[in-house]
Amino acid sequence: MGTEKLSKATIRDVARAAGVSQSTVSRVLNKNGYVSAETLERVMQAVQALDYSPSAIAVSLSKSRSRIIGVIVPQIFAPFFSQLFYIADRIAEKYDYRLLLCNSESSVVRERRLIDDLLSYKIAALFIAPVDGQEGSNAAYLNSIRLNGTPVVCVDRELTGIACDGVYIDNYNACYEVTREVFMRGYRNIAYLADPPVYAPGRQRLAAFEAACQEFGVTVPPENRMLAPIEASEKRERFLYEIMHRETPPKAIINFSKGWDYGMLRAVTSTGRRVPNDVFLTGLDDDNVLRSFGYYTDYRPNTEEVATVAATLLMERVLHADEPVPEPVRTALTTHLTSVLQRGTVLPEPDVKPMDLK
Amino acid sequence: MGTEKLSKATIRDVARAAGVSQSTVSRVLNKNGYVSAETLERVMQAVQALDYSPSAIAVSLSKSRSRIIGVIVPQIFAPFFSQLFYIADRIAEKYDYRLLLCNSESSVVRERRLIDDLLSYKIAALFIAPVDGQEGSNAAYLNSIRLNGTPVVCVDRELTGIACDGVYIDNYNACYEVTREVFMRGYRNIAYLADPPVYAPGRQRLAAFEAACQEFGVTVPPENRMLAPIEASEKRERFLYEIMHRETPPKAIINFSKGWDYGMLRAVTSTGRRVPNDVFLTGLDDDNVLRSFGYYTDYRPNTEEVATVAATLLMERVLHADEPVPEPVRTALTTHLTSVLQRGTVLPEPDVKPMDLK
DNA sequence: CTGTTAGCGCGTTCAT
DNA sequence: ATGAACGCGCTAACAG
Repeated sequence: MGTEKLSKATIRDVARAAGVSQSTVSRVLNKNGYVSAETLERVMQAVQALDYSPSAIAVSLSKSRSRIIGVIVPQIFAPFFSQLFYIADRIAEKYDYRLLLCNSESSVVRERRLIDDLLSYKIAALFIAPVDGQEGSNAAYLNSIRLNGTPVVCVDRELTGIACDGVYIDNYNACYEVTREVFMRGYRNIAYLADPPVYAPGRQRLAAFEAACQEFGVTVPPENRMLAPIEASEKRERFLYEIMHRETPPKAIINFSKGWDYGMLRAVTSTGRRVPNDVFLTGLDDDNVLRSFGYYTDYRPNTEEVATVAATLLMERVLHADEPVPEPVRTALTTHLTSVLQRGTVLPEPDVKPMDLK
Repeated sequence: MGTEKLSKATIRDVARAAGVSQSTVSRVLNKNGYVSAETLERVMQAVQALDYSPSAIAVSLSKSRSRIIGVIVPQIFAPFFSQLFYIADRIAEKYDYRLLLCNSESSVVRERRLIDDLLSYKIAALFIAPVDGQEGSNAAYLNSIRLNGTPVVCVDRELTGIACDGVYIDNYNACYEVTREVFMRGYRNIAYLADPPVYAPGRQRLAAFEAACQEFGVTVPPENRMLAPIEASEKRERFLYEIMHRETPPKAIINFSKGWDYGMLRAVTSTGRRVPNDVFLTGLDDDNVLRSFGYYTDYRPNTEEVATVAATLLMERVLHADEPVPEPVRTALTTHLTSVLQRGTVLPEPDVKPMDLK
């Protein structure tokens, strides 16, 4: 009841109500400087009475730093990134930081614009899953930002020439283990599907695949390989259609193309083949789809771990932003293969005698 | 080369460099007020030379409004919400607005805190998928915020007592159509799985289900119904396990519980039943899982449409925020049933002769 | 057309 | 222990 204020109370209103100066109120609120118990009490009362809460904008301007952390991902709706964001938010919230989220759409120039815009908000830090296009990357720019005092933590993709904190995946090991498992299960007539090995992750994956092939003495002929970017989904689908209609279709398909588990699944099932009865599929399983089929063998980037490690490092940097810029820390998480078969799941007949999966 | 400035240039630096006053620079940048062509040129030069860009924080403080739109969703990693956010971002970006995203974790009190925090950032508007818990909701608070001049657009859940713009789903119609289709396909021995009808959406879904049952003269006995919240996943799983092990298990399961398509799928397949060969499943299909099985019959909230309509309305409000608060607009999108069978998909035998699916 | 001035709301010396 | 005064960077009257 009474006089409803439409405009929010300011620190000055509180000061007036408590009969003190603004600085005293500020001291009370920020718990710094000396304030007598009595004054403190009066101020608190006024704060309560006026339902005062400071303006984040004004605080930011005055301190030249906001409590906003800029986040840039290619596309938030990709499960990996929305998970990543979620976990980062859970962690940042503990320290009362908020996340300003942007989609770079995998465009280097757009990413650059977003970075600039975020910077104009005096962000406390930048959390980015950077774009690594054929046009290059913003690695140098990110480096300079970090040097200028704004912490930068990268995830997912390791840019060449980057000198910022980063948390990445050990692609090689994960993909090696997946391929190995397929061979251990006794499959030899297999197909390989992945992005072209133009960027680091793609190269690592292919290398891991070939290392495993060599180790098992298996040769996967060119007509069983499809290296096409995810944009070329039609090409991929034709490939799957073709191999699935052969006299002896592959017993297993290894898919190392991020975000394409669905695509593969749909394409394969649409040819009339059953999964996994007729064909054993492996994938990066970004979207947990394979496990819905009662089994999975995936290179799991373990989103949760990546996110937790990265976000923790991020907050670490934010909280120590006043200290001299530390050496960048690079972490490569070794992901372990998760392979689970639910009771009763039927798999294709192996081509050779399977080995013991330890 | 030369003097590298570590601290960004301010409007004053530009003014000095151009030999004019700050206000002139401001006029040029904001394209308001009269400025001679010559002065304009000089200012632009200075801007270029100093690589000047305004501080979003300072602008916000000065105008008591930021170009940040607050977004609150229960959990961003749910596909519906991350899609929603993505589309909203695409639209907001056209007008150069950014989205500050928060997770309410389906907690009313947490949501309240987030709202307050966002408000302290002088957000241009609030875009929210509000929580409707048994503890109540923030409907009244949202109403007051809107009345105080900050546009509020709600999505997904319609709060009782809300008086803000909102874009919702016509649950009733969608669920009615799904149930109808199951009956049209000739299934009579069916199971029903949903949240308890405590909130509006749940009540609408159940009502739609029962209306369709009545229309087809079908009685679904209590032992074929499971109304449990999604938290009670064990209870749900036991239910599915039980019905799937009966002598004559249900031919179809209607699942109107958001985000539980996976759960249902997994639970059912783990009993050894094949999908859709042994049992026809329907779901809200938030995560596109059912269609991976070569068929789908879903009540599709059509995320894209909801998001587009809502975000467009949102921007509309933001752009006219100076005008008197308009009447709230409530939109209920009628979702149409999408039902597709891929070639070669085998479905369970109908209990009665199917009717023509028009 | 352009410069001066006064805020926007708060943190932070520097005196007292 | 507390208050006055300045600055953060920019916009918006108000003069001229």
